[in-house]
Amino acid sequence: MEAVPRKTTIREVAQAASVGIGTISRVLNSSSQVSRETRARVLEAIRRLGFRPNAQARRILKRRAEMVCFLLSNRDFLHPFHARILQGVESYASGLKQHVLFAALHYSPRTPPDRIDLPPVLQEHGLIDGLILAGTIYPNLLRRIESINMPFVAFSNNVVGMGDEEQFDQVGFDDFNGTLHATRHLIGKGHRHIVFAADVSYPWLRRRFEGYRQAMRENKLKHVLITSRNPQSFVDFGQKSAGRILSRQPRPTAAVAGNDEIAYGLWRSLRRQGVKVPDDISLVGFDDREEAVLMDPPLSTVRVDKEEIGETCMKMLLERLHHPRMTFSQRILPTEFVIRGTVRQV
Amino acid sequence: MEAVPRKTTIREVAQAASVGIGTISRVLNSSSQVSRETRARVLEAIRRLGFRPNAQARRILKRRAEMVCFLLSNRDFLHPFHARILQGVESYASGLKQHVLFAALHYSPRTPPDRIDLPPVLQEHGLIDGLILAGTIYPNLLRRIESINMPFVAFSNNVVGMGDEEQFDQVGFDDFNGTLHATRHLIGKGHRHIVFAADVSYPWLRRRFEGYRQAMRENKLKHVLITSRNPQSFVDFGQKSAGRILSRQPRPTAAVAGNDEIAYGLWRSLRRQGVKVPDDISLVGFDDREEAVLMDPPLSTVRVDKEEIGETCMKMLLERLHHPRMTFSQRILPTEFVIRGTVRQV
DNA sequence: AAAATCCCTGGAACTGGTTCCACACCCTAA
DNA sequence: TTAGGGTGTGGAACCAGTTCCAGGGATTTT
Repeated sequence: MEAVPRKTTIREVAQAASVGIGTISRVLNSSSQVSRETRARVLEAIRRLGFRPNAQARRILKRRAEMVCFLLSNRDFLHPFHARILQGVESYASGLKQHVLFAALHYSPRTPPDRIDLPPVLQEHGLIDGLILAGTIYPNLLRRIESINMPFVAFSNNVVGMGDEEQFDQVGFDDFNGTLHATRHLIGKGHRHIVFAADVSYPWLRRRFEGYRQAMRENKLKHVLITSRNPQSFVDFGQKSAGRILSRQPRPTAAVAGNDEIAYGLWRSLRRQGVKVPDDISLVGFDDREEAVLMDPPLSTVRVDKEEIGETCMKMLLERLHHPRMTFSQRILPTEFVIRGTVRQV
Repeated sequence: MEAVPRKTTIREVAQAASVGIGTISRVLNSSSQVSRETRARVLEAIRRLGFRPNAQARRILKRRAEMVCFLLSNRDFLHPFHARILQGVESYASGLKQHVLFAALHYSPRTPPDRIDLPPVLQEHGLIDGLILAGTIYPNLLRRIESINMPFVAFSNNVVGMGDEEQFDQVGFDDFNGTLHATRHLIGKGHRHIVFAADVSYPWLRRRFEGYRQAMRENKLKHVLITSRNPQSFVDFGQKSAGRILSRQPRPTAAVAGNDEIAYGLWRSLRRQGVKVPDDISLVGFDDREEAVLMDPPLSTVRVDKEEIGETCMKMLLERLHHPRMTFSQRILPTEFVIRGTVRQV
C-alpha cells in the first residue's frame, strides 16, 4: 500500500502563525479565550496551509466517536420502509454533526447470545457511541448487545418474543390505534361484515388485529380472522386469503389487511377473479408503503411516518448517551389513516 | 454530559501480564514474533481484564479510517434501487472489515463547486478513506470532491453533463445493450411497430434509446420516440404517454419503456383504457425494480444487478486507495433481459 | 503604589495505540 | 572460545489532537 501523504498538523500551523499549539486548538473549538487579532492570524494560517484537523485524534481525547450505527437485522434487503427510517436517522444526525454507519446482520432467534456473530463495527471498540436496531429483533440479540455494553435504541414494532419485564429504549408506532381507526372508518361508511387478514403470530400483526377487534366489539360486530397456509410472502398471503374471504357467507363487504403487502396480494387476486375494489369489496392496508399509491385505485391505508421514527430513535439515543443512567423510555408514535380510493360507502 | 468510564488500556494489560506494551501490540496484530507462552499469558490477561483495543487510536497511526462513505445525492429518498447498491457495498465491505457510512446530499447543478455544502463526514478530515457516489452526479460535485482530495468511485449511470475528457473511477451498467437485447427480443417475437417511451434528455435514457434504435435499424424498422409534456414523475410520464402511443397509425404492437416506472405508468393507463397487456400491446421495462414482479402480469424487463454494482464500486475504491496513482478505470456491468409476462408473440 | 483580578497565551503532559531500535539470550559456525 | 545470526522482548518516541496549569501583561481595586 502506498504511503498516504502526511497532512499539515496543528504544530505546523502554530509555527506559521507564531503562536502556541494550545491557541490553535482554542481557535478550532471556538473557545472565546482568544483575542480577535490572534484568532485572525491563526485562521489565516489555517487557510494558507489548507489545514484540516484530524478527526480521529480528537475522538481519542473526547472519548466520543460522534458516530452511531444503524443495524438492520434479518432482512434480506433494505426495504423502502427501513430505508426511510435510515433516512430519518441520517438527516437528524447530520444536523448535529453526528455520523451514521450502516450495517446488516443475519442471525437466528435460537443462536445463544454469545454465539451471535456481530458485524465488524461492533467488534471494534470506540468506533461508535451507540446503536439503532431495526429489522426483526429477538431477545438473544438484545442480550448480545448488552454484553458488549453498547447503548442502543430499538425500533420496537418488529420486536419478537420479548417478555414485559424487558427494559430498553424503544421507538415504535401505534399498531392498535391504527387499525382501530381504519376499522372505525369502514364501519362509519356502513360496512358491517369486515374481515381481518394477517398471520397474527407476528406480535405487530397481532396488535393490529386487536385494534380491529376492538372497533368491531364496540360496534357489536363479529370479528373474523382470515389466515392462509404456508404463504411464501405477505403478498402471497394476501393472494391466498382472497378465496377464503369470498367463500364466506354472507360475503364480507370490506377487508382490513395486516399490512400493505397483504392488501396488495388481496387486491391482485380479487381483481383476477373479477371482484372489483372498492365496488364489490372495500380494502384498507397498513404502513403506507410506496406501492400503496401505485395501486389502482390507490390504497387507503394507515400511514406511518418512517422518517419521524428514525429521527426519534436518533434523538433518544443521543439522550441516552448524555445520560447513561436515565430510566428506559418507550415512545409510541401516532399513525394516521389516509383515505384514498379503496373504500366505498355501502 | 456524564463522563464515559475509562476503559482498560494496553499499559494495564502489559502490567497484568508482566510484559512490555510492545508485546501486547504484537499479540493484537498477530505478528508472529511472540513466543507461545508469552502470547498465552497476554491473551489470558486480555480476557481477564475484558480489554478491547481502542479503534480510534489505531487509526491515527495507521492513517487509515477503514471506512468509506456512501453518498446519495439529489434523491428525496433512498429508493430500493440505490438501497440495493448500498447493500452491495456494505456486504462486500464488511467481509474486509471496512465500514460504510451513509450520508445524503442535496445540491443544484448550478451551484459553484466551492459553494456546495458537503455533509459533516466530508468536512472532517481523516474520518473516511474514500467515497462512493450514487444519485445524480453533476460536474460541479466532482470538482468539489476533487478539491478536498478525497478518492472516490462514482456509480456512473446517473452522471449528467460530463464531457468525455472527464476522468474518474466509475462503475455502471450497460444501458445500450440492455434495450438493444430487449428490443431484439420483441422483434424476434414478430413485433414490427415498436415505440420507445422516455425523456431522452437524461443521458442514461438517451443511451437506452440508442440501444433501441440500433435494434430497429439493424432490422430496417422505423424508430419512434414517445415523450410527454411536464410529467410529474416517471410514472406520470408513462401514464401521459399511453394516449400518444394508442393514437399512432398503425397502432404499435409493442412499447419499450425507458425504465420500469414509465412502464408501470404506461401499463396502468393502458389498462384503464381497456387495452390489455400483453394481448393488445406488449411492454418491456428497464431496471427490474421490485414493482416489476408485482405488476399483473409481471413485467418483462432488463435486469440490473444492483448488489454487484455496489460490490464493484467498493472493490474499485479499495484498489484506488491502495494505488493512488493508478490510471482511472471504468467498468460497465452487463444486463440481462428477464422474460416475464408482458410480451406476446404476434 | 501595591495588590488583586482578568484576559490571553505557551507548552508540557496526556490520550491509547504502533513502530522501531536496542539488547538479551540462545544456537550455530569459524 | 569467539564471532555471527536469529528470535523474542522492553520501552522510548511517535501520531495529532486536547487539557490544564503557570505566567505575563493590562486593568481595576484597595
